[in-house]
Amino acid sequence: MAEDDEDRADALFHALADRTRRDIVRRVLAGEHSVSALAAKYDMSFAAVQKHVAVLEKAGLLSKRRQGREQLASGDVDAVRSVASMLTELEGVWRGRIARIDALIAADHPTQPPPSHPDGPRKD
Amino acid sequence: MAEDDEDRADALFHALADRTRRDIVRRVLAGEHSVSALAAKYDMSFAAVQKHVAVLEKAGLLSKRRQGREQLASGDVDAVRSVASMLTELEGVWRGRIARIDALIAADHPTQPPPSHPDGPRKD
DNA sequence: CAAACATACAACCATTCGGTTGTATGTCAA
DNA sequence: TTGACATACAACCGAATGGTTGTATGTTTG
Repeated sequence: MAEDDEDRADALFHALADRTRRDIVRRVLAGEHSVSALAAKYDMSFAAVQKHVAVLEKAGLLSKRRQGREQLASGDVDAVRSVASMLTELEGVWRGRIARIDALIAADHPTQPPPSHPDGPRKD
Repeated sequence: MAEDDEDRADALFHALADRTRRDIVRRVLAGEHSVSALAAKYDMSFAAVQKHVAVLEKAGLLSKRRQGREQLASGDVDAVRSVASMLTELEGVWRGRIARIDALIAADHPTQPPPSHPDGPRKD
C-alpha cells in the first residue's frame, strides 16, 4: 500500500469525522451550493464554514466551480465510494478470519456440514 | 437523526482517521491479538498503542476479552458495516440529485430516452 | 465610481490529539 | 514469595483542530 493512499485515507476519514462537515457533504451531494448559502445554515461564522469546505475540498469530497462572485460547491460521490471500498476491504479481512475458523471446524468434524455463520460470508 | 447517532459517527470516523488505528483494526478483524502483541508491531510506546486500542474500543470497533493476564482484542465487523451504511446513505442522497437532473432533462426533451449517467443510478 | 456582497486568508485562542515517561495493579512462574 | 510480564492510567508536551475576528480582494449593481 502506497504511503499516499494512507495520507488520502487519513484526510477522508478526518474530513468525515465532524458532523458539520458530514452535513455539508450531504447538501453538496444533493446539489450545488455556494459557500455563503452553506454558511447560512449553521450557527457559526462564515469563516468557520469556509474552513470546513476547504477541508472537504482538500480531501476530495467536494469541488468548487466559480460562477460570478460565488463559488459553487458540489459533492464528489466517487470519493464517498472510495471510502466505502476501504471498509469493504476491511470486511474482506474479517471474512478471511471466519473462513479460517470454519476450515478449522471442518477439520475437527470432517462429517459436519459448514456451520454457515449467521452474518457471514456473503457471496452475492 | 438522534444526537447520539452523530456522536457515534464522530467517534467512528475519528477512530478510523489514523493509520495506526486502521492497521490495528485490520489485525483484530483478522483475529484476536493481545494489546502487547499489537504494541510489538509498531514503532511507538506500549502506552501509545494502548490508547489507540482504547479509542477503537470506545468507538465500538473492537472489544476486549480477558484471558489470564492478557487482554485479547477482537474486531467488530458490524461497526465497520455501520460506517459503510452511512456512506451508502450519502450515495443515496447523490442518487436523488441525479434523478432530479434526469427528470429535468426528460421534461425538456420529452421524446428523448433517459440519458442513463455513466456511473449512476445503480439499480442492482 | 461607490457600495454591497462573496470569498479568501491571517492571526489568535482554547481544546483535543498523539505521543512520551512514570507509576500502580494484577497475573503467571520459579 | 519474589520477579517478570501485561495492562491501566495519570501527567505532561508539542502539534493540530475548530472556532473567532479582522482585513484584503474580486464581482456585481445602483
